[in-house]
Amino acid sequence: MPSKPTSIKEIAKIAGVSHSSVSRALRNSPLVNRDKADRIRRIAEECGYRPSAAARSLVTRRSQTIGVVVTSIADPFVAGVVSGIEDIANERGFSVFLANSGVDPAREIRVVHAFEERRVDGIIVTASRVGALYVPLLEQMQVPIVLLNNQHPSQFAHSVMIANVEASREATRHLVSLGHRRIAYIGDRLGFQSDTERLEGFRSALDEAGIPLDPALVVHGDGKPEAAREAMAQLLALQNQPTAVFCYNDLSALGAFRQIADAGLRVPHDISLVGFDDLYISQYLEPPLTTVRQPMRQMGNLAMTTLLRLIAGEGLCQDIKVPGELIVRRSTAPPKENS
Amino acid sequence: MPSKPTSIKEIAKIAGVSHSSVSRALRNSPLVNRDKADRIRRIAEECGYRPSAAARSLVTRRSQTIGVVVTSIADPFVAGVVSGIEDIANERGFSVFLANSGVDPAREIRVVHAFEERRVDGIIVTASRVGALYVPLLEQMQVPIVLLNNQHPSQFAHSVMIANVEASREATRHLVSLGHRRIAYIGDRLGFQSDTERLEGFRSALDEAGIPLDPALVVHGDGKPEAAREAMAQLLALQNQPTAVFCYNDLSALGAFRQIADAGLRVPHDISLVGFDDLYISQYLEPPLTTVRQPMRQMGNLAMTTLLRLIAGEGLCQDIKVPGELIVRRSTAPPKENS
DNA sequence: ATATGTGCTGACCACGTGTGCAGCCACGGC
DNA sequence: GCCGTGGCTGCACACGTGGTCAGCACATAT
Repeated sequence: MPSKPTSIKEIAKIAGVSHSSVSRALRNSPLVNRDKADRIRRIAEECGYRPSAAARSLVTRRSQTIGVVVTSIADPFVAGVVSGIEDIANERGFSVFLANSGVDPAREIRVVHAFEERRVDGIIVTASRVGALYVPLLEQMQVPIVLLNNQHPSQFAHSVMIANVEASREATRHLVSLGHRRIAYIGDRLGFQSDTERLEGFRSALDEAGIPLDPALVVHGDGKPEAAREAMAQLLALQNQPTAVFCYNDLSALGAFRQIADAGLRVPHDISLVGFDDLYISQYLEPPLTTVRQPMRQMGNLAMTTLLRLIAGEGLCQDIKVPGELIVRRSTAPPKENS
Repeated sequence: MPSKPTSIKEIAKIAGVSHSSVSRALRNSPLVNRDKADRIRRIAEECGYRPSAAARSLVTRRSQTIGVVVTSIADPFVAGVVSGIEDIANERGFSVFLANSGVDPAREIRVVHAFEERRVDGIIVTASRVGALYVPLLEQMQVPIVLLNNQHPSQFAHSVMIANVEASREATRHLVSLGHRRIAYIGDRLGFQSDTERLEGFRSALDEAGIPLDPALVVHGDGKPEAAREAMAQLLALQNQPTAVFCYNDLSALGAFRQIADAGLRVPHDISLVGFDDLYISQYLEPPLTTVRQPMRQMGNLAMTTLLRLIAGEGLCQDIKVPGELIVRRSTAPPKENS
């Protein structure tokens, strides 16, 4: 049975002053006598007083609260980003509402409504897509929004993104420079922004090298291991197998890796593998995965500081692009002699 | 610039009624005329009205909000649990505050204070430990608390835990039944509840089999790959190396695996490896990891439903134990002949 | 002595919602 | 016609906090 928490009034009664004075004392207003203020603060301390955020936000019209929407917190990339968001939020006195939207449209709507009712001061969306339902809903609640690695946002929000094109071009160049010419791409779902961009970088690196793009070598998963595994099976079934595969993300690489091993082939001896994200675990795989590092935590930090600036009313540059970093490990090597 | 959201009063003005009637209509009270109520609801709908949770909770003394404390959301086990919590919360109209406590005591305090000010209806703690500072703080705020895989909680809270002893006993038995006799344990930090219990299960399985416990084969990491890697290095440096290793969790197994591979040895040919958790990725490792499955999502569900019952005022069984499930994959095999 | 500050205080209202209570109207029974 | 009753409605207050404003006591300047 939660007993009623102590309020500002009770402290006022104990101190023998009006509640206004207590309020002022606790907010360090100069409008109250120093000695009295000290005494009030001491009493509040002793009572274990904690101001009610609800009551405060009712009058200040600020909830000191932000909402974070993610497709799935179980995705390690997302978890890294959220961690970075939470760091800054906590430091700046904000609390964060976390909501998984999943792929259920009904749930997306519930989430947005919940955020509206909570009067969050801002929203960060980290999802592989922003559902069509979303956009108008988010637009209509007059709140700053920051998208992270998301659909092209300039329409209605600010954004933090990894430099997909440049990073995947560099990753592909790495494979080319090792001597590979039959290089495949295992993507996310067709049509997602970051997939399109990573494919573009892939394609441009091939162009540079004068390697024609074989459409059979571009296949699509869904950003998770299982679908990537099936996609890899398609590639292995080709008469003319690729000697290297660039994957949309590390989880996809993991699935591809599994399929390669099951087929009795070895990485990188038979097939080189490159991922994207540099998940925490990727350095511990055998062989350790060559990948593009996304500074997940820093990206989260960046999204949160950007949001805070927007909340503070500072209009600033729309889009922030973060460079990726190619991390070469042992899952890539020159192609076998005979291929 | 966030324009003032529409309130119940404005709707009252439009509908030409008092704000009380609007409130009643929206809450489907029978105390208001059906036709009028319909009209009011229609107007509210058109205005895109969303009630203010702050104002409501001020009078109802319920925030429809819970707080979740985790050491690190980037830990995949934690992420799975949080996902399960959020599912139920969302379904039942609760929003969840997520807070990383990390290992910083100052931050732990900030987190608890924030939850107090937000007047959360309940708290779930998923941390490998509950800091000493924590206990009195959490205790004093009169709110139901559920611990998940945590210190022995009977003192001041309810709990959901994996059956550590039984599960790790079974895992160890598996190794014994394969013929291993020199089996090592790589633990979490010494003194943590779940580590102690898993070690106990490990020890009892050896007892059963009449295998004396070699103290040199019990080493400690911190539940993360890097420390486990160092722990594994200690084991490999032994004159009489183990033929199998049971790890506190999958992340530790990952680190151990890395060290084994770097030493030029193979899993399971030279050393068998067992983990704990069954992280999403563990089935995709090469070889796929034998491990104890913790139903992370369901444990999150369970913690949340338990908390909801407590919030509803139902006093119920203190502790819930969830059985683990041994998942045998290819990281375990009989020991080499010559050992 | 009066006017003009200066430093502080408390009464009061507002924020948005929920609810007890009194009161209103219409209708039916006598 | 009177009274009771049922169905509905609005007033008023409460929740806890922040801010505005008038006012008070006292010091200083004139």
